[in-house]
Amino acid sequence: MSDTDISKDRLRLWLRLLKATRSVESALRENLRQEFATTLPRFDVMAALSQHGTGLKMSELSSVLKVSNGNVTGIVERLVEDGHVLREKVPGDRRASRVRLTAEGEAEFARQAAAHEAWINEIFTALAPEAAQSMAEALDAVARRLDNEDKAE
Amino acid sequence: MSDTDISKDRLRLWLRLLKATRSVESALRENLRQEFATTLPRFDVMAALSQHGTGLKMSELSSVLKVSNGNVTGIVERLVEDGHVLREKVPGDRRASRVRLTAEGEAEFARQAAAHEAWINEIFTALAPEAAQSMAEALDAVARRLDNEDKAE
DNA sequence: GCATAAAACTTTAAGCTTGAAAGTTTCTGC
DNA sequence: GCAGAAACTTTCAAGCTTAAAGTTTTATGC
Repeated sequence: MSDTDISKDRLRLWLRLLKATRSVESALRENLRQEFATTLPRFDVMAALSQHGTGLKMSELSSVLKVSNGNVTGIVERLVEDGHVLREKVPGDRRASRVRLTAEGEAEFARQAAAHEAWINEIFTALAPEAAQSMAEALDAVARRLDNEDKAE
Repeated sequence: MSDTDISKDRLRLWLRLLKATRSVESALRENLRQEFATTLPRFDVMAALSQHGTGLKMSELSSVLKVSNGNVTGIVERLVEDGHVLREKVPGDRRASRVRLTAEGEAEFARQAAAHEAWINEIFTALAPEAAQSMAEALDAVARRLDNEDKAE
């Protein structure tokens, strides 16, 4: 097989990967909207906070989620309005604020996370364990390559 | 392995899939911005038009790209401003319009597509052909499942 | 023919996303 | 101490995205 053929194959794989991911994301978005009147970005923020019970600074949040600072500002703002999240002052640093789930936010996220896991389980039913295994490794290799590039630059 | 373990595994796989895809997309966005002063949605529209030399109606475009009608309106609008794309009247139907690449748009897209393929080739270098093969099948299974759901609903 | 439905498309409101610029506050070197 | 750099965050402009509502044109039923 020639080099250009391999290149075309990789391109085709990427297009498939993109299509599948977008389909899944789009299904999740719709489910979150219909059943919990929320969005994927909000869910992502709450998931990150749920994994860090003591809260996260805005900068940590944007670093964990790999999105821009300004982006997090807006999403947290809306979550505060909803009462799912609160901002605390960081003692000794008046620049920073720490964000964490409210009790109500935790309860709500628990319900969302359970439903989310069930949706994923349903969508990926067709996936054989071996396929999942080799896929996970391949994906990690790709992600690692890109992460290293970021550091190098 | 218990059912809940399998469910957790699927969830983990999905999170990896999502992370890898976002990393790749983000790299592509940045490259497109830096080297061609364009965006991924614009590139996607031009790619679709490039594959359909005779042009596509707005509705066909949004169907091919799986995005909303209103979305396509805006992107095409900006591509027209850039001179990459033009709208033609469809004879016999005054509601519809057909969109296709200008000569200048074709030339520009050719350059972008070549660079795009090279970026993907670079990013997916680490992927062994067998892994790519089983991954492609798994992804198709997932996408097919979601597409069928859409039809059924 | 004519009312009504359907199709093609645009507009709108709300939210997400980014990079760049700007506002505070804290740290560092001297 | 204090000037300047660095850190933390928000604001801004531009663009992407969706669902819902609105406009115009075409098709359908009777």
